[in-house]
Amino acid sequence: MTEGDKTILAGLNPEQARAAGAVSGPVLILAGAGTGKTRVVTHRIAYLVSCGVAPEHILGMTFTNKAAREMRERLAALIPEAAAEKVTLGTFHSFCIRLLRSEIRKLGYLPNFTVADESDQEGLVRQAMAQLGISKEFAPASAFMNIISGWKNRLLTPEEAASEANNPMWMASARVYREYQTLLQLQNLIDYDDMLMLGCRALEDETVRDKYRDRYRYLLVDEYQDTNEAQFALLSRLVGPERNLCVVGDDDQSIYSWRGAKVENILNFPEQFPGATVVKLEQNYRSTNTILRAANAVIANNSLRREKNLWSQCGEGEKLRFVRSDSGEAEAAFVADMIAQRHQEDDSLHYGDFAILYRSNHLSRPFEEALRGRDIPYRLVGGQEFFKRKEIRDAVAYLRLLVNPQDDQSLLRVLNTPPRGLAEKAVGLLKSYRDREHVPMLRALGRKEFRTMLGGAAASSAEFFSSCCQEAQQTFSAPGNLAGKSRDFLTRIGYFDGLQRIYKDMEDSRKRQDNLGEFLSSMAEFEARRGGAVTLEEYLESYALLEETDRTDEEAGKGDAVVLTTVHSAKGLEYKVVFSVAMEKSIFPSERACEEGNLDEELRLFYVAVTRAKKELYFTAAGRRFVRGKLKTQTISPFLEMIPEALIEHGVPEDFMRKMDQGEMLEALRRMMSALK
DNA sequence: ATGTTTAATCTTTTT
DNA sequence: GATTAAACAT
Repeated sequence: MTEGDKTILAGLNPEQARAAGAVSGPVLILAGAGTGKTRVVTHRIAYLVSCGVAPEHILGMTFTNKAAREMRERLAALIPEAAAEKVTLGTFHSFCIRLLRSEIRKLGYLPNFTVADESDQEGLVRQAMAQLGISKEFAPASAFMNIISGWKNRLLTPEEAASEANNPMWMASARVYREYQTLLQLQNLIDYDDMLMLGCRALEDETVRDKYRDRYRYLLVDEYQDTNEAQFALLSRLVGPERNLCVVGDDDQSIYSWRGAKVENILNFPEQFPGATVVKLEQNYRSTNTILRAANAVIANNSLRREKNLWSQCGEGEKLRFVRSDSGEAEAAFVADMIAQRHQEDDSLHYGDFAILYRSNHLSRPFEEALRGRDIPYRLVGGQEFFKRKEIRDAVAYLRLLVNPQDDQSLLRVLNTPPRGLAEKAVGLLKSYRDREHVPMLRALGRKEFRTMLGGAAASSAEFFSSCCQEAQQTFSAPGNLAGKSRDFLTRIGYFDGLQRIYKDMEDSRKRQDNLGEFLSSMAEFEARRGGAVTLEEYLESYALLEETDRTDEEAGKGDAVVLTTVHSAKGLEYKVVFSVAMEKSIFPSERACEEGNLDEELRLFYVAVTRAKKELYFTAAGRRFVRGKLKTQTISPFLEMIPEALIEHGVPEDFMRKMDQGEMLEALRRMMSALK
């Protein structure tokens, strides 16, 4: 290795430079919120390259695609773009799925596997329960799904899980797990947890392992506090004897334990990798000291953490503010008015500098309405968005069926959408035929022997469906022009026009057709971005790996807009003005977390919310709120008491009402003017 | 086989 | 309150 280019490290503070410059061996970077983590990581990669490390030997794992994209962009500013392109940057899941495309054969799947989404998973668990005679009164499918997911994240096979199970629920779950897994395999489907678990298993093979170790000699993991056991195992297998593994994270921001994340991974790193270089980053480049003091005070309530003390050179800044309104609507109105006012009086504030953060998605509604009523543009992250719409998911199911004809789950979804005479009766016959003949449903539809069991109309309908899919498979066997081909296929099989029959309301069906059109153009966009011929398989892969934030970006688009998001999806982001809303007991912290005793994590989540703010931070709550349709009296979140009194002001700002009146008068004047025109 | 009404079951957080 | 499953009528 040659001497690196020290000028790359010149713009970093001493700790950052130490972290970025520690080129070989294990490195742990404990990066507090807003301490320039991404900056360190990108500089580190640039420095590695300057040391003579070939960019294709570097692998960076992030938790979101967005983070990966951002990292690549910032890297391209430091090293030649051609080199930046050669660095492998992606999520654990995308890395695994790519690994599995070439290595999954040995594990009993075909390389054209498709990804089971949550609804597929639920369907399969239901099916498994039915086969085992477990009624949903015993436990709902979701309960089994959670337990199974937990086991998979710990890399336990159904057999291992069964031997560990010592109560009725777990024993039942182990049986469901086993059945669920065979159903998946039968349909050549893998779920999200399988990506990691099977990826791990693929690396057990020494030849495979050596191949990847040779390729990826420098590993870098972002958000390490959110890795689970499977991800840890994956890394352990991937890292070679040189132990060139650099992990970055903040134990105080570990908020995904419900998804199997183990904070212990980051806490125990120095023991697991003896001799590791440990760097702590505490200088914050994001927030005012008032905000940081509040954040430090909040997180100090947790034990079992690495002590950190954030400070910044961003000045003292404004005090925080807490406003309690009578109702959820009044709370939303205050927030919207406040945004309008701050936006108006401060030219440096754009709508995109404001964020409204809440604990759970359903809390967004009143804020949406309040913003809409004031013509303030906003962007809703996550929730019930574009790609979750029925028509989009139907279209995806049609396409999945083409890539993986064994995907019965997708077939069942679209077989009778739109109605084509293949309803319950046909499905029943299809199921029994499949179980008897061990043939995927789509194949059954193509068989004359099967079709004779159907009525005349149904039989010809089935034949058309099957031949339509076969033709389309031919068409798609060559890559490229995915959007056009998909449009043709969906039109020919009757889905496009069928939308009019499914949604009888003209306006509704029109909208759905537009959505479908938008979906197709997002497909074309994807092709253009990838440049050149893309296969349907590749598109569906990226579709399955899309995450909430990506999905919303596509639809409503960019523009200057207030952001509405959960605290979870706000992690890693920053806004000049943050409203942390619905600060009420049993909402934040959530009732569930209280019952299960996960208050530490809930507090970390609150810490994440606080540390998103750069300049101004508001907390709001409602005295009464509709919860599950009924009006309930709400008490203030205990979290707010953790903020030192000296840092926070209570109530609506003194000049708020006066300014509001002025604002309203201006608004009335504007209305009169436009009425005159 | 399809469309309409009614009942029930929920709500964290997401790759 | 809103979405979805199941019962019911056409």
